[in-house]
Amino acid sequence: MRLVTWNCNSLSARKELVGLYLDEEKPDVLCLQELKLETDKVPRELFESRGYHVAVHGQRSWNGVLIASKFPLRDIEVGLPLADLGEARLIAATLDAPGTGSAIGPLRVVNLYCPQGQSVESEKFAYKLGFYDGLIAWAERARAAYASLVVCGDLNVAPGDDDVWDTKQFVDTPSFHPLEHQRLARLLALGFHDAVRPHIKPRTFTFWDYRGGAFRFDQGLRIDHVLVSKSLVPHVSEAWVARPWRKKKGELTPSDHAPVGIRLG
DNA sequence: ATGGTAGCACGGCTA
Repeated sequence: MRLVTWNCNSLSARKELVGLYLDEEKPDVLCLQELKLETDKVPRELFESRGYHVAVHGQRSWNGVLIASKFPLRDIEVGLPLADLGEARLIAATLDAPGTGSAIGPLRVVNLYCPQGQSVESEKFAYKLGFYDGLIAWAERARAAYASLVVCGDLNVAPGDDDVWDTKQFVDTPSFHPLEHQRLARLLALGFHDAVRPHIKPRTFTFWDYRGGAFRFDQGLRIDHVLVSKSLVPHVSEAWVARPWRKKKGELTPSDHAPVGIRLG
């Protein structure tokens, strides 16, 4: 089965593009971030008409996360208590994916939109660090409760030098800051592994700013991730960044992020 | 030249 994470940058602006993506790529599970829509404004039929189950944690104007799955979703959990300040940045659900082998069993999928952090001096950066602290505590409990876990989404952190187009541009800057790297390391130390990096070339990016022709010059960051619990690592047979979806499709304008996917089993 | 662009929502914030 194939699982994809994609920061779509507004589901209302990207509705047709997401529909086209579902029709052409047919992922089994699609985790979206930055819906910028209240839960009851999310066009569920976009997914349900194509045979997906949907779990939504929406928010007006900003944030908002969603899981669409060909397999039924249960035990849906939304929000990161205390750490998300009420913003819609986390949704989790369990699914039974047939064809992934009995070794996997029920799969707990966690879809995240981590704060961006604005600038190191800003209170948004402190919020980002606090969000990560809360996430680490939360993930530790999830790790104990579920054997097979996928943590994916826009984590807003580029892990290493090969994950930013120019490290000199990101000195003392959110998305590539030592305090964020510390927290990512603590998250991984709970027993999560970057499922994508072993399958892609260094300097494969997932986000390019709309400004300054960043995509044309490949001035990007790898901040969209799929992490898996240790027992799942041998089942990750493939991973990719769907770079063509960062380009305009006819009249349809792209998100500033590309979809990132893994194949399990 | 602290720029540039996109989305939300209609001035300014967020990314």
